[in-house]
Amino acid sequence: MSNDDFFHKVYAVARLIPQGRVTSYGAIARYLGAARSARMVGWAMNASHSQPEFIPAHRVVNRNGVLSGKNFFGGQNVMQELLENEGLIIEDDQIVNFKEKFWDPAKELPL
DNA sequence: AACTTGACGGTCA
DNA sequence: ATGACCGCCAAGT
Repeated sequence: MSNDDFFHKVYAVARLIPQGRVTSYGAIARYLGAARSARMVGWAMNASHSQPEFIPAHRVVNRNGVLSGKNFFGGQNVMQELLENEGLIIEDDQIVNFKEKFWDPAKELPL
């Protein structure tokens, strides 16, 4: 799998995350076969800014439901506001009821 | 070329 | 439950 393919797939999955739901970097990495580590998914998100299409990167958090990448959204509370606009509740940079809001591509997506 | 740094995650003490 | 450690791999220095 080439590097560009990996990026493309990460973006494709990210765009499939339903509004008001979230997933984790590791979940996406697993869905893609775990060929690449979760760090690479985060790295892809970092590059999602310069992507022509909009990537809902704010719906991707770490496995604890923490907004680990909020500093990459310009302001420090932009990511939180985006999520709250979708009906999610953030408390202390962490998603409340994360377990229920979690959306696992490997589980929710067709093969 | 070598070393450090992460939008991470699983394991173990 | 908390924290240290380690594997991961591209980028930056």
